[in-house]
Amino acid sequence: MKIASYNINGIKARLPAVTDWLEEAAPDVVIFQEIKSIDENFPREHFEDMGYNVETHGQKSFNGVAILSKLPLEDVTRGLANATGTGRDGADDEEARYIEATVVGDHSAVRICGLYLPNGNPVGDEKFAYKLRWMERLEARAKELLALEQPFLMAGDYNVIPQAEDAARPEDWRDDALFQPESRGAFWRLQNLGLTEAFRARSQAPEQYTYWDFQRGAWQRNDGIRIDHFLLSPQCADLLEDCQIDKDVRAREKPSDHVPIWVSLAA
DNA sequence: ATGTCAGCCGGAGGCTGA
Repeated sequence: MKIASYNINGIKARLPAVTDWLEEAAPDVVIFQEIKSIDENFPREHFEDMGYNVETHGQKSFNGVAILSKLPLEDVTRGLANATGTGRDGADDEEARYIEATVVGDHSAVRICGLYLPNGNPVGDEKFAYKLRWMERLEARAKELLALEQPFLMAGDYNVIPQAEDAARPEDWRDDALFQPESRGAFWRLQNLGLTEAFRARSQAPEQYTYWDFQRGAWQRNDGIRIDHFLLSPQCADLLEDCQIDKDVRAREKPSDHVPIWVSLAA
């Protein structure tokens, strides 16, 4: 089972690019971030015609996530439960950043958690505190799912640069929310629960990025960062076959600032 | 190099977010 994640930065502007990539990469499942669309305006039928079941969690103008799957999607939930478990409709969950669904493969069912983590800039602002609270809520959800001892993965745009080697110019990110010790620490805490970061489990290669800013010729200078990640539960990590970044997509016409990343599971 | 892009409102281009 091939599962991809792609921050598309607006479905309206990206439909041709996304369609071309989807036809080539042919993932069984793909999670999108930043669809920047309400559910009613998402081109559901376009993707259904390509053989995908479509579940969206959108909002006007910003954010928005979706799961597309060639296999049936079960038990779809939208939003992230807060750390105290009192509900999914709190003030910290107003933005459309999280969706879950179960995909049943030939051998194993996998719970897919698609996420678009808050950017958090500027540091010191309420936005940074919101990012850290969001990561606490994600950790709480990870603990709930781990207790079930089933295959699951949490994937998407984490807006976290895990280590200095995950940035071409780490010194440029020293004061940025994506590279703060608190942001990175929260990301390590997820892994310390027992989640496996799929890309680094497969490769220690340097200069492996998933995002290049539109500004300052970042792509042309390969001034990128690795911020799109797959975290796998132990039962899911046992199924991991491969994890790769579709870097070439960034060089095409009208690209997103992110590129797809995907895992292949024996599921 | 303040050198980009997308979406919104509103009917141009300024604002927001990234």
